[in-house]
Amino acid sequence: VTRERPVVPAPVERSVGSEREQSTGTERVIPQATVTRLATYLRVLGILADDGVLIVSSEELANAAGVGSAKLRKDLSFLGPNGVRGVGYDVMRLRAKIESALGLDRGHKVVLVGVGNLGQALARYGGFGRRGFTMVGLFDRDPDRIGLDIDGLRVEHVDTLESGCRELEATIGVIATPDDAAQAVASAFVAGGVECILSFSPVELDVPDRVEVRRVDLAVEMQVLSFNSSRREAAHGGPDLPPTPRLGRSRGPRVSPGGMSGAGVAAGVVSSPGSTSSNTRNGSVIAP
Amino acid sequence: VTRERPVVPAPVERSVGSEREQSTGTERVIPQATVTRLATYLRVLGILADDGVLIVSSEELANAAGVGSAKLRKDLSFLGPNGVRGVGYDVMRLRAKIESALGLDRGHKVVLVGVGNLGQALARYGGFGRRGFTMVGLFDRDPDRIGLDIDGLRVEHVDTLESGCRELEATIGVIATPDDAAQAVASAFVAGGVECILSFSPVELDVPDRVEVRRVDLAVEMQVLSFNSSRREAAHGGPDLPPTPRLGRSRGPRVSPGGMSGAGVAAGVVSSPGSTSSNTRNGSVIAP
DNA sequence: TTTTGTGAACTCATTCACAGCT
DNA sequence: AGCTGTGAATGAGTTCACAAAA
Repeated sequence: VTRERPVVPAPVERSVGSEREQSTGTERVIPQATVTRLATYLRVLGILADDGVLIVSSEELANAAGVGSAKLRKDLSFLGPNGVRGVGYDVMRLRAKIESALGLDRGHKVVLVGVGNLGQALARYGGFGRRGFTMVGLFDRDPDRIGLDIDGLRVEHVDTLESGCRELEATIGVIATPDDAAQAVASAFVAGGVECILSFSPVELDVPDRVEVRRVDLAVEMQVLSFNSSRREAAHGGPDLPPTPRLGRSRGPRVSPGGMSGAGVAAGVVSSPGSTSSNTRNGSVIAP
Repeated sequence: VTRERPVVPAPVERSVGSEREQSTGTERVIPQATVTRLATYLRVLGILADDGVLIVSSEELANAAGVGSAKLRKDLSFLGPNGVRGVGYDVMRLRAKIESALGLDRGHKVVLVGVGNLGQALARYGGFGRRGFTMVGLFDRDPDRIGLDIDGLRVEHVDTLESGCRELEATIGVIATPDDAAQAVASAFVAGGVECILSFSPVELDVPDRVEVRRVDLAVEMQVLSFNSSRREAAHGGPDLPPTPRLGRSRGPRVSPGGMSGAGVAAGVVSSPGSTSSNTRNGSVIAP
């Protein structure tokens, strides 16, 4: 891990195919699974940067993110050439590139509906600002909550949601309401021009095809956990599981020596030691 | 959708292969992706049962859950024979079978650490009880919160976490603390015998391989959303995307004709219309 | 020599289409 | 007639192993 020595040769951006591709920052197609992990890499890179780390190898970065180094390199390769062979990746440059690929440089504006416990937790969550998101509006149905001030934002009535979204130019809507309100809120979002929705309600939302919904369902998470625990237990007296001497996953040196400051934001990586072979990592969250 | 007529012939449980397999309820291997969706089916079945629905076809159930009917049937097939050909699935029976396969019938005991906004939202979340989980312990570091009573549980000091886990026989631990406490809490869980951890902190936890960690990271969710929104936008004026006449994904008839009262459940379907091919469904929730 | 970037092999997951039961 | 269960085909995602670059 190299530190505090300024400049590094930039990777040669010799474009590969036809030249019309440079119009958008994003060149190749980038699989969904990769996108999810890019967000994780970004978080780790942030920590490294805070620590003053300038260069990092795929092995180090991969360990810190909890994935294999080959997978990491493959993931990054979708963004074009990033590193310098024999050296590693420039932390700052890589960070910027991922942010750009993820579209985080366009300052997304977020509107949240439902200011209960969960909603407040989200509203106060500091991680947003640092990640290119700005919370611009809070809404609720309960009269007792209207007018509340949370981190400098006033809670508005949900009846004004549609017009509010339009005026605020929101690009992302978050649903943290009780289940029975979720569909109505989603519809209002759509009517207000929001095309990306993050929902914490388990109900399946009915929206036009152009709108993307990501669902985060706590019960599902717990149930998956439950299943894996059952299976592991069933397997432990089982037939032929290998001696399982596989050493702990922290093979390389632990990354951040001092710091580990900053806020979090991470992905849905998981490791279930499957009954048989290696650990199955499972990207993503909230899905149908 | 058949209602209110009691009995239905039970599917013939003619076991297929060798007979030693009936020891555990779970016969085949069940892919991760399927496990995640089983949890979703379970939720929908619960709603149907509440409505008094007795029999449901794969097509109906699939629409209500937002997946294709073929996928649903394949998923269920991993649990053995469930339905009756020419008829459909017995709602109660199927529900019981999924619960058993997921290990929800063993009454998991959940311990939660970090009683801030998020933690309280989780602690009060009613969904747990109905799903075979019981919240048995709450812990925090902040002296002001120790002794608080939340839904009949007293908040204890986190120093007593390890022994608490052991006494309470917790099987699932939830981390809803600030990031800097996450690793210590995870270690205490492990020391206390907990082998399944659900973490809302983005930090990569260092735990033994036998322990399963699922992480739910808000920022990652938002970033994925951001990416997809960017790409969709980039594609709409794009070079040579095919005429995209591909018909909407709801090929079958819309679900709820008359009934389907009670709670929501809609057929929406998540997914982003990828620039190129089909819709990428992405399992899980608050997930990875 | 070190470390990236990537084709090629492989494993996991989804979709198709139809045989098999009721 | 109708609907489930599943092999076989396709596609997505991961791992391997090595050539190319610094």
